[in-house]
Amino acid sequence: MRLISAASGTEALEDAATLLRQAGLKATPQRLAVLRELAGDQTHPTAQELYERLSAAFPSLSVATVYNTLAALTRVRRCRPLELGGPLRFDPNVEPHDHAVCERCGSIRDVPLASASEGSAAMSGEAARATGFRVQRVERIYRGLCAACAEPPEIGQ
Amino acid sequence: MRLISAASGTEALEDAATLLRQAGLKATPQRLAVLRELAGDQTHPTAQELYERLSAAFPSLSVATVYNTLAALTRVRRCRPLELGGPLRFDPNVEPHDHAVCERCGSIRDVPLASASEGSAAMSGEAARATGFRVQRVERIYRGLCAACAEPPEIGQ
DNA sequence: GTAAATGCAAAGACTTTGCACGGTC
DNA sequence: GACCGTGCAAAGTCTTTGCATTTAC
Repeated sequence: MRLISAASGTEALEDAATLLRQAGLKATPQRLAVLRELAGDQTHPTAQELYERLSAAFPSLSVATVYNTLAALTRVRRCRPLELGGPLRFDPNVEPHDHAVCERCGSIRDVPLASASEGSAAMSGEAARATGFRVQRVERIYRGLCAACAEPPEIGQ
Repeated sequence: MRLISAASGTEALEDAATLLRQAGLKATPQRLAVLRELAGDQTHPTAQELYERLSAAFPSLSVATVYNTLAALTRVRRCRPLELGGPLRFDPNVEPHDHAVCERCGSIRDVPLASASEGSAAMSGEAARATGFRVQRVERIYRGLCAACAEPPEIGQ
């Protein structure tokens, strides 16, 4: 099991700079900031959210740069865009996993794959044969209520 | 098995009008047109696409009305919005099923559920227990290449 | 020094909103 | 006739683009 995205602190920043350079990207302060802000973030922030969080520390930072940076990080597999409706969100976890989206509060949680069979799940043999579709990956979105929103389990109905 | 969305012709239009009224919606020509255009459409069109297709027959039709109509149809379960990235798409098939999205051409195909177990698939017991998430439904998106785009199987690498 | 990245502002795509008019029931 | 729906245009959100300036290497 790798712990890359859980790293933090000065050492992680050094790593980040190195990682960017190894990927052929220049290690600019803006990129390091976005990378640092995104790494370990469990909330799957939007570009706008990242921009707002970083504006304080980088008054000159522009939204365009955040978008550019996220696109670059996506290209080199340091994050992954999530299209769940509404604005694009970014997930620092690039390992295969699914997502649970709360219908009420909109929060998004990573959901580990349950088993090898689920992880590799292509569409049913029949469907694949009928359509000729070549599946490269499956995206699973669980829609429902998060623990907090499902809360009142005894009172009221 | 129901064949509602496959119906077409004059009789279907009568049905459509009745369906709208039964749902508490007024059967306006615009709504009937959108409903007719969407029913049986396998391409999961966007609001813009429907608008363009219908503009010829309804020069006075406005985009806002298409959006309004699709929202109304969604409310009464006559279609279902798909958020797969990019503009919202609409699926006249409201029965549970999955989608295959071609990475190259963007085409979207309905994919029948493979089995009862897959259809009801909640997240793994462990994950559910750990997160307390209450799954209401699962959305599966197969990403890959459609038959046409996967085509050249022998020539060129 | 060179190529790449930034910041700004403008444009673009998509969707929603407000309001006067018109059509359905 | 009452009310819902339509059409228009404007506004709003999200994202991309072009270009001059700055920065990393």
